[in-house]
Amino acid sequence: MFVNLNAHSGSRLRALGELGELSRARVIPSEFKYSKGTEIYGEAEPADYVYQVVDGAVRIYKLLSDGRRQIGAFHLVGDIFGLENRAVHRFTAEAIVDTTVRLMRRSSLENVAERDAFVALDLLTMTTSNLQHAEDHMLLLARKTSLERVVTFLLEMDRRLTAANVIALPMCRRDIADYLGLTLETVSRALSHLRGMGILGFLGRTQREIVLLDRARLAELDL
Amino acid sequence: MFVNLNAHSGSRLRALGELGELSRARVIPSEFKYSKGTEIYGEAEPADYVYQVVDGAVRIYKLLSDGRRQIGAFHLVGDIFGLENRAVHRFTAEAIVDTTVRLMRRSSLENVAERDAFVALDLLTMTTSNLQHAEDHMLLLARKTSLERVVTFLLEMDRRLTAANVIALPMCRRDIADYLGLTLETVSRALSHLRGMGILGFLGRTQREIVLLDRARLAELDL
DNA sequence: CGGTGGGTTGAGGTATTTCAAGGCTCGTGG
DNA sequence: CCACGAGCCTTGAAATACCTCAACCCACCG
Repeated sequence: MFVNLNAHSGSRLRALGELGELSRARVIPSEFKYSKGTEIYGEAEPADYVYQVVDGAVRIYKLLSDGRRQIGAFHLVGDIFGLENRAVHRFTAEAIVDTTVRLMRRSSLENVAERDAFVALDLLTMTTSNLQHAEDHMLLLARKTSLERVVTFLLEMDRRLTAANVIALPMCRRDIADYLGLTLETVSRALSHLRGMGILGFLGRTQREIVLLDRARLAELDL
Repeated sequence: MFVNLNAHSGSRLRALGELGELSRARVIPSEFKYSKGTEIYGEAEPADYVYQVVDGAVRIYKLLSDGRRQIGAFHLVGDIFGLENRAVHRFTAEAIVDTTVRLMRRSSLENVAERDAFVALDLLTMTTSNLQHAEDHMLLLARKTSLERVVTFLLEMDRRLTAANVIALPMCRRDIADYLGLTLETVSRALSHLRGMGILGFLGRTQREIVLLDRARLAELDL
């Protein structure tokens, strides 16, 4: 059987363990801080490092030539990102808030992976996890309505970062919109609509803390 | 460095070579035929086999509970598909036309991959290739106009199956629409529009043979 | 305190979908 | 051999979901 780091939220934390172990033998992963809004790496730049979020949050995105932006994923605490097996990055990565990452050289990882099939399979598992996310997201982008997209997004964030019943989003409405293939106004309207339905509420000065009043009804809206 | 089966169209053929070699030692890949429209495997079914298209074409798709469909990819001659590293398939696969596939047991592949890091890296390369396609497709689905989507689709098909300047599409308009997140009418209108611009023409009784009159101008429309 | 960076809400515009009709090709059966 | 229906494609007209543009609010900060 394939080594199973176990699907989603779980996998990344365990994968961290794995990466940590690898590195123990060969490299000491170093930490680095990026302040809000700064670029960690750019699309098409050489992919020399692999990163793990220690604290904060990261968005990775692609741009069309005229500036339209598509956020491919958000990386939260524990997530590993920037792992490519070609020489260059396929996305730009930016810190959404002040963020600390742990990083290790790609080449070290490659050296180990060439010798140890299980390590290579771990990399495969991580890549598959990303692939599965992308596949699910394609379905969302191609076929879901704006309300359904926002619902799916909230459930994803709930699963990945909720403390109790409050989802403390690190990203702004525009980021959410660019992740979901919508405009920020449409996202805002969908959230207001869900609030109007009594499914969620907002908290805090900023509207980024979302209270899940009725997770069951929210889940019903997710197809 | 990672073993490089070399990115897209090329990779799959070479990967075939690799798979062939693996199997020579352990299993004899057998062939199987599926007639037009029949299911090869279903979403969430156990993933016991890995397939390669010998002749014909395959679509893989997901459905929402109410029947909305999203085609994640088309697999053409030479392509390997059905490779999962979890136990179940994440898509349904169907033959678009009468199709011959070569198949091998997943378990054989796994056994080899656990012993040979290079084989595991080959699997990683194939998975990464799928991931890259999915990432590009997300951008298309999230941010491109209907015309841009159709243009990108035509260029993809041109790259993957053109003989001379004629693209002989195996799939119907509805399949294209479900791949691009549009309706079949919108796809048809976009194609008519491109014909009106003198960029392409139709051939044959059916409208599935597309003549590329001006590839350069078509490529200009792809952002 | 004024400015800036979010966020919400409204009104109007538009790209795409939906609904509907019609054409062409092919296979089948009278 | 022709008629007929099924499948697929195109095209038009109307409906609509989402976008665009604009105003406004609020919190934060120099």
